[in-house]
Amino acid sequence: MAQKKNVTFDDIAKYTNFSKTTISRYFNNPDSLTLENQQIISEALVKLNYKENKVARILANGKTEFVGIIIPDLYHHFYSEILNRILATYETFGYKFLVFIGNENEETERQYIRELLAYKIEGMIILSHTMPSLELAKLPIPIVTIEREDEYVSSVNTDNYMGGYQATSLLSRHRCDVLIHINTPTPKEVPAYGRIRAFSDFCTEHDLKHEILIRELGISYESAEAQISSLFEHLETAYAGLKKGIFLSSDTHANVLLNLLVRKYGRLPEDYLIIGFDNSPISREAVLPISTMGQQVDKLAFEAVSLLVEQMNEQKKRRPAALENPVHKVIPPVFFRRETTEK
Amino acid sequence: MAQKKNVTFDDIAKYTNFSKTTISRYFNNPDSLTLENQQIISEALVKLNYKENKVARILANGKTEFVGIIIPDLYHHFYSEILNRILATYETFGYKFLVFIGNENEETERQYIRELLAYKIEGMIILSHTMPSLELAKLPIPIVTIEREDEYVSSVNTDNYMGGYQATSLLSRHRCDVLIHINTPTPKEVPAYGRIRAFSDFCTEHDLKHEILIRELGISYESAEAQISSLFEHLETAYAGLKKGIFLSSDTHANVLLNLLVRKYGRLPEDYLIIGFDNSPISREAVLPISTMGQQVDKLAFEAVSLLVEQMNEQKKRRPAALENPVHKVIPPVFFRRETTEK
DNA sequence: TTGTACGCGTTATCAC
DNA sequence: GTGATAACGCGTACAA
Repeated sequence: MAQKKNVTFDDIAKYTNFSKTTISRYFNNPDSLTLENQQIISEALVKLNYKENKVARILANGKTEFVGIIIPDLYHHFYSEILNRILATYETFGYKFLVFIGNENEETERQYIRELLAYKIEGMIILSHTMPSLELAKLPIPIVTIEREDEYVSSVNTDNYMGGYQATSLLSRHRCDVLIHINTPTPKEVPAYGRIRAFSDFCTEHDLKHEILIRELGISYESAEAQISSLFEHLETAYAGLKKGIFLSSDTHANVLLNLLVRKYGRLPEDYLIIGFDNSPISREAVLPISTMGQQVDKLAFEAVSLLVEQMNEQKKRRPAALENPVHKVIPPVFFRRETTEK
Repeated sequence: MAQKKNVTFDDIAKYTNFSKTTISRYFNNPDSLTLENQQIISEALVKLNYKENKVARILANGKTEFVGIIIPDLYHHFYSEILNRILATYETFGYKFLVFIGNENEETERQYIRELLAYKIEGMIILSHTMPSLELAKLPIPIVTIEREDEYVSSVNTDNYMGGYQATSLLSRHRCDVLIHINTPTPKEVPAYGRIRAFSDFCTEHDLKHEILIRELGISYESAEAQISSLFEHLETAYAGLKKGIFLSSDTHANVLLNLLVRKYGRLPEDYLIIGFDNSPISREAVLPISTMGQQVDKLAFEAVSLLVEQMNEQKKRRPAALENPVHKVIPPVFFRRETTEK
């Protein structure tokens, strides 16, 4: 490759006896040429086998149509699905995505951002939790975050509070004697904290017997199993004979509990109801399909890109609206009734 | 943003009374400047708050450090993990990745490739199965594929044959009375077909009673469950009383079968041994940890990028080696012995 | 409707 | 060790 130099507007211009400008217009404003001249150029393009060079175009007009993404990892299904959906918006908006895996190190992520800015990205979507939104807000391009601390930047989040409230309410309607919430330590600024608040609020408001169990559940199945196993023993002894409604922070953790139960009893006992969160694949693949409060990942992703595109367009105007206040969009969760709540 | 124009080499040159050239050299060949002049420029950079512009650099020297990726989806854990690992090689090689989700449509993927080439990517990694390798081979940049048809392009694949052979061999050593392989229709050109060939070869060579069950298992849990459920009934009747060693095409499918068994019997019966493929999370999260032939996804990804980098470097030389023959790297699988083969 | 001339920000090629 | 100048390929006033 790269042996022969690439065909440029100049070559086409010489070949067709037009000027570079006319060739450029053929691409950007074809109606300003006569139909026959469009024909001539069109034929010359195939004849010479012209390939566009967007790098030159960017340098000339500044529009890269690049969006940067920093995402913590792709092991959690939530992240990989949301990335999938974000990338798929190419069909709608035409933006290309430069993706970095955040690695929990602030200085490294700053480096990623510098690199992204050097490539003249027009906006960024951040899912990584590493950098405070206050710092992100100072960047010279629009930022949209998804499901992370977002005080100073625009964001799209699931309505975690509503999700937690509905899940708890549903367990309560099933006349459980005690309601349990199992979660991993969660900072108050993170949207997912709403699940804990909602559980607590609902139980307090309705004067229900309940317990909130916060443990460091780790990221591996094994560490979660170790922790939840001990919580399970606690439940078995403390609430023996009572009907237990258990709302867990994720489907992964709900599945761990379900497995412990099925291994012990060969089935899910009558006195256990389980609700997970996320509607991730494991909730359907589990030994019994797990009822779950699903995040609408497709909408989260689409709204995030959509919001970002709006703000990027604003930047392209003559006099961009000054640092407008952050916009926070909220997407309602959707409940999936499955076998772990049907008794 | 973009209110104030960006600081350029020109600005720095004027400020420091050097020429643009010297500023450029400061970045690309600092040793050619005196230490004190490096100091002066260095200070000017922070003073003026210079931000590099890689787009201009690309236009001038042609090196984008971009690699294109076309991947079928991120719902299958294999793909999301491999993408994760590929993106993570940024730390090693410095290449940035432009990612497209292939959507099974040849013309659309061709469009993606045109777009990628317009951005002057230096190479591509293809996981999507849509375009024949013959066509890929004609592109003007190096290509590396992963786990797909690869006759005419370089590739990195798992040693599927070895994986299938070892899995079958292991089941045979457990003295199963009959060996079963369950798979979805797989074209012979795809590396994963080696699993079927290996199963068949091993059974034939060792004169073992066996059956290969190929069904369209679909992509949803529900469709797989429907198919495997009927296969399960077949196994229960056709091989009642016999010890069955079952090797499935993926952990997802192995999990479906395991669930059917546990739901029916409350546990995994003695006369069933199960081995999956991939070592995906479900193999650990299942109600019983599933024995599986794991792909070394980290190595697949690293070797793919590594191979691509080699070939891209070759292209940058004065006289690039002509269309060298495709290189096919093979990564051995690793067996994970878990509870579904331990009786 | 079409053309001229210059700008975008960096690197490469010579000189000195 | 440093500088002047010409690329790189396209967009865009401004003119015609």
